Amino acid sequence: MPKSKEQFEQIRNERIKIILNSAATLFALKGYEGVSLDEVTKEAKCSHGLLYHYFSNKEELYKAVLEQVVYPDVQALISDINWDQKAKDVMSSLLDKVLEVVSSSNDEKVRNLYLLLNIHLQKSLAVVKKNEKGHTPIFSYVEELIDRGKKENDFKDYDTIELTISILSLIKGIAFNRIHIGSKRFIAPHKEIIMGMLLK
Amino acid sequence: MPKSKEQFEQIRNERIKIILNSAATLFALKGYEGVSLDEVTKEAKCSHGLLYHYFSNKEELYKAVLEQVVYPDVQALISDINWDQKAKDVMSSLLDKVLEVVSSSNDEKVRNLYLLLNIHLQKSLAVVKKNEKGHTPIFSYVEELIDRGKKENDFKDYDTIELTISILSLIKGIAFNRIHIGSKRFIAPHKEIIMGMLLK
Amino acid sequence: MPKSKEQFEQIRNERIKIILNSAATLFALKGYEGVSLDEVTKEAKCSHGLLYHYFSNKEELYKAVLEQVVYPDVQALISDINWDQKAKDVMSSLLDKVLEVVSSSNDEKVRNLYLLLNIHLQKSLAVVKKNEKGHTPIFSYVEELIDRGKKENDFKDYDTIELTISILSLIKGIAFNRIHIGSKRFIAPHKEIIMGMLLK
Amino acid sequence: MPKSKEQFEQIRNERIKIILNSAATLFALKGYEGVSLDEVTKEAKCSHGLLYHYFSNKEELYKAVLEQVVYPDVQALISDINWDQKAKDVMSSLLDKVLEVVSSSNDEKVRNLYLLLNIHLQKSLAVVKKNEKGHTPIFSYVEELIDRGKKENDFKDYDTIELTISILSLIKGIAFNRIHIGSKRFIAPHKEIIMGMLLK
DNA sequence: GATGAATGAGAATTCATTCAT
DNA sequence: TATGAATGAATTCTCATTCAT
Repeated sequence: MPKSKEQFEQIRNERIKIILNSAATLFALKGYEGVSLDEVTKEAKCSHGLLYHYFSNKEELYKAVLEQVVYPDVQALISDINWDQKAKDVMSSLLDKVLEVVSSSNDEKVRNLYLLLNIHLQKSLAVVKKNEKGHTPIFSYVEELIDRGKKENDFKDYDTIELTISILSLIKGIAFNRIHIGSKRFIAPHKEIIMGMLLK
Repeated sequence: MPKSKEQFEQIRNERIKIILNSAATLFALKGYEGVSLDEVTKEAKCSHGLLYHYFSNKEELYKAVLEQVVYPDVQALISDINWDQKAKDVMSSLLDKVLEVVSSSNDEKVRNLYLLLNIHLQKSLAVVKKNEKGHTPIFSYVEELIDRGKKENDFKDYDTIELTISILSLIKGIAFNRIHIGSKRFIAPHKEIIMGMLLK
Repeated sequence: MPKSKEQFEQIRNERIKIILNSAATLFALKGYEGVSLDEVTKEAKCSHGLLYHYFSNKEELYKAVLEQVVYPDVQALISDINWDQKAKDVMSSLLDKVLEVVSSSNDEKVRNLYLLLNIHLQKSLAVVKKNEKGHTPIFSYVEELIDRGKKENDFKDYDTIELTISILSLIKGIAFNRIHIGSKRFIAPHKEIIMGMLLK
Repeated sequence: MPKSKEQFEQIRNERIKIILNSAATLFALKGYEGVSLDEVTKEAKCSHGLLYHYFSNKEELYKAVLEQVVYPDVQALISDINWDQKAKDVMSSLLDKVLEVVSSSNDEKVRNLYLLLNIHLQKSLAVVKKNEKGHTPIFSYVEELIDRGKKENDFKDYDTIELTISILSLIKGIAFNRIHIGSKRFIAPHKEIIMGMLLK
């Protein structure tokens, strides 16, 4: 009995998911250059041929990881935050979410968060820069937020980019440590430490 | 009559310095895996053979960069801070130094600072972990400092490791951005942003 | 639809055989150090990549030659000798076989015989020693045989190891000469020359 | 006070001796291809430059080892044997000498004996063949001796080359084992084992 | 006579990518 | 869709050899 179109589609999607997931984990752990596609196929238990069937090369695979795995996941993090509160409350909710992620045992989410913030790193930078206009969503989001917080007179009056880079570097560092230390021994910083950088 | 020992020593040391410097810059810019030794030799204008005459392999080169270039340079940064002040003042002086470095046009110093804080990254992690006992000097230094600051009732009462990781992640992020943006367009965060994380 | 497992297995096995065979010949002729993998790939008409697809490095290739080519072949030599005769007759049959091999134009068999007896040579020594317990089968086989021949009062009453080393050195030397002289001009010694060393 | 010509000459000769000796040991232990000139300089505690000052390349060094170290030493072994006895007695004396060497703790002499008999091996073969006419002295010596022994009706009546190769292979094998086993645990075969191959 | 820095060709090894089925 | 064999260029590493002093 031949499989139906839907069944094929489903198989296909699941395979792609597994590959993307394996790749995401390895990229987060070892960096773009540090990962060989052979490792990816081993982790995903698929052949080289299949990997290249779905992704035309290593760069495309990396971009697919960002677009299909990382961005949606982080988008979800942001999406149910009520943007219409005061900026400091939005930021507070955002940090709640982020800290919840790094404190949880959900390695995938931490990895995605890290990959998002890591975009600017090394080769990844070049890979991404080629087809991105302006900043990653998260960057603009935080930038805008901080801008508003300053106008609302809650945040310190420093240069916005300065503050954005600081906040994001900090979160990236936290995620990085969480990835390399593991959920068991890791202690996430308190929200107040981070908010302390912003609040007057 | 052979060259004198001193002559050899001098030639040797100069060449090693050039190689280490070239390697340091490239490692900071592109990461351990992203750098090929061919690039290093081109940058240092030497042959592969010479590189291997002085460093037995890529890992050893990386370690030598840390030990002979990075650590001493960062040590110098710390060394003339008066440790006998209150912790918050020591921290303040430390941040002054660090921010002075990243605000200056001295790319080497920024690079060294970044490499120091980057040790835990990816392959570097394994390379370094093999022969380090405990933490890098800078880690313990900051840890101890924060501990004292807490006892002196100036710093917030959070977990010390938590605070240390936060501070160092932040500085690393700043150095990272400085490296990739360049001194012209880069704006360093104000010291108060960082101190704000610590101070009550 | 992928190739069937059997198809892959067959392709794989054939290629591996060709590579091992090429390697075996070269190792016998020029020694472990004297052979470059480039020569092996040329002889086997395959790429470097493929060689490394099947063997993780030069050492592994050498070990595979011994385990997959040399040992089975020499085992076959021994296997149909009737062990239940008197030791001197077993030895006689063994020498018949060996001398038949070196007198034949079958270069592969001579080569395998030589490689077996050559194990202790140079780098090969280290390579092999790592994962062998005790002696190569052939050594124990001959040792035991000589021991028995002494008990049966047919062989001279010297130290067994002494006699074993002598016999094996001699056969190795013969195989060595046969390899380097070629079957046309080579004259194998008579069995009696060798038996003369043992018989009372 | 400047050194006299003789003093210079002496220094020179001693240095050359040390280098040749180091090289000889390494060649015997690891084969021509397995030895790097860097190892030789380390063993001889001299610089690359000096090695090349005395020997124009690796091949020349190898040949010099044979000509200046190996041949004279083995020649000495032979020289005080009274050639005017019956062949079997000459052979007996020769074997006495040889077995004395391999049974002694004099590693250098064993090494030289082995190198002599090893000439035909691998690359060494090519190196030596280039400028040798006919066989190495020892080969012709033994050949002639066996021929005579046959005429004197003491030795078996097999092909002379056959017997010569057998005898020399055997001695080489013994020397080889002695080198790799060391003098402590090594047991040399009795002369009778070897004579047994020849005597009627 | 002596040193060791320096070179460059070549050997070992890795890895992205292609291809026949 | 799926496999893994196969390739070749790039990368790491080794080593005989040269050279300035």
